[in-house]
Amino acid sequence: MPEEARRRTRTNDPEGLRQKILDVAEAAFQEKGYHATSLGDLMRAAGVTGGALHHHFPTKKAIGLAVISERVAAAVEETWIRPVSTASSARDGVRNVFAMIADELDAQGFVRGCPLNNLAHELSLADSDFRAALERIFARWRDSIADKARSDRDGGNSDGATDPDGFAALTVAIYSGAMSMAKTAQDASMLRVCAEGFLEVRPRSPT
Amino acid sequence: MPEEARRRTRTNDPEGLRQKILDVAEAAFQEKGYHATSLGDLMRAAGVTGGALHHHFPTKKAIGLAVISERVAAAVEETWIRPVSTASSARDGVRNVFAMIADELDAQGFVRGCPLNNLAHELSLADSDFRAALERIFARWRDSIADKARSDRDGGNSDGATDPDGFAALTVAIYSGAMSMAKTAQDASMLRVCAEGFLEVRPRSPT
DNA sequence: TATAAAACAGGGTAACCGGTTTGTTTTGAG
DNA sequence: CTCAAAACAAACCGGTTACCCTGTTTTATA
Repeated sequence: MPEEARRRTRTNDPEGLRQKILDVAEAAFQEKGYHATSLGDLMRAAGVTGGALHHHFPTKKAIGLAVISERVAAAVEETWIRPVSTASSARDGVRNVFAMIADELDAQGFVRGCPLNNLAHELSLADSDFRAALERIFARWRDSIADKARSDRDGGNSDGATDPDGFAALTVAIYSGAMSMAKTAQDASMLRVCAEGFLEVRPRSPT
Repeated sequence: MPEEARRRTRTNDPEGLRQKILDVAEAAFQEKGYHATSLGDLMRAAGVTGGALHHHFPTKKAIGLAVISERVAAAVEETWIRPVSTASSARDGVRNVFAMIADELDAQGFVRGCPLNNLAHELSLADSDFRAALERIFARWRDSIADKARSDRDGGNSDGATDPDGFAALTVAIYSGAMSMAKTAQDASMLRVCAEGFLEVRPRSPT
C-alpha cells in the first residue's frame, strides 16, 4: 500500500549502502565511542532504516568488527605504514608522519585521537574478538616500522636505530601516548614535544 | 512494616558507604569503562539501593568525577609521583616504576590498562568537565617528573635528561602508549621493550 | 517473462537505562 | 527525651536500547 509520495523508483545498491553505514559508523565511533553510539544514531546519520541496517549487519558488534578490520586498518595503512615505508629512512618517515599529523590537528582545531587507540581502550577488554582484531593492527603497524628500520640498517644507513623492533615499539608507544595526552588537552603540542625528544640527534659526545 | 528477616541493626556509615560506592565504581570503570557500567551494576556490586546511591551522588556523572579526582589521581600519585620523586634520579625512578608495573602485570596475568588513560580516551571528548579533571592529572604527572629531572640536573647528576620537560612528556607518553599496547595484546612485554629502548644508555661513541 | 533470492522498509518489543520520588529508619544536638 | 535532619530503602518513571519480524520492492537468473 504505497503512501502518497512514495518513492517511485528505489535503487538497490547494497555495497554502497554498506559502505555508507561504515562511513557513519567510523565517524561516530571516533567522535563518541562505540558504546555511546546507538544504532538509532547510525540509522539517522546514514538515512537508513532498521531493516536495511540489520540486513547488512546482524548485530552492533558486526558493525564494530567491520569498522575495525576495514576502516581502522586502512587508516593506519594510509597515515603510517605507507608514508614510513616510502620514506628515505625509518627515522625520517616517523618524523614526517608526526609533523604531518600535528599540522593537521592544528589546522582543524581539535583532537579526536587515534582511531585505533580509541577503540582499543574501549573494546579490547570487553570482547576478545574486538581485542584480536585490534591487536592484529597494532602488530602490523609495529612490524612495518621495524622492517623499514631493518632495511635501513642492512643498507648501511647509520641514521637507523640500533634495535629495529625496539625502535618500532617505541614509535607506536610514543605516538599513542602523545596522542592520548593531546586528546585530553585538546592541544597537539604534546605530539611535537614527544617527537622532538624521541628523534633528537643523539649527543655526539658530552662536552 | 518490617519484613520478616529485617536487619536488626542498621549502621549509618555515610562516609564508609560513599567510599564503598567509589570502590566498586573505580573497579567497574577500570574493567568495563564508564558508559558500559550501569548504576544497576554499581548498586549490585556495592550492595546499595538506588536511593542510597542517589543520596551520595545525584548523577552518574558525579560518581565519575569523584572517581577521577579522588581515586585516579591518588593512584597516579602512589604508583608514579611518589616513587619517582623519592628515587635516586628521575631516570632511575622511571626505570623502577616501569619494572614494578610490568612485574605486577605478569604476576596477575592480565592487563586492565592505565586507569587514567582508559577514562581519558572514553570521556575527554564527551564532556569537558571530565576532560578538565583528567588533564589536571596528566599535567601534575608530567610536572612531577620534570621537577625531579630538573633537580637532578641542578644537582649535577649527569644521569639526567637534557630537557626535563621533554623527558617528562616522553616518559608519560611511552608509558601510556606501551600500556595501551599491553592491554590490547594482554601481554606486559611491550612495557619492558619500551622502557629498555627509552632508558638504554646513550651510545658513548659509535664504534 | 517467470521466479527465486536478495535488498530494503518500518513497526514492534522486552529489557534496561539513568534518574526520581516517596516513605522509613537512624543519628545526634538541645 | 525530643525531634529535625541525615541516611537509607524500594518502588517507580519515561525514554532508549539492541534486536526482531513481517511484508514489500528490486534484481538476477532462467
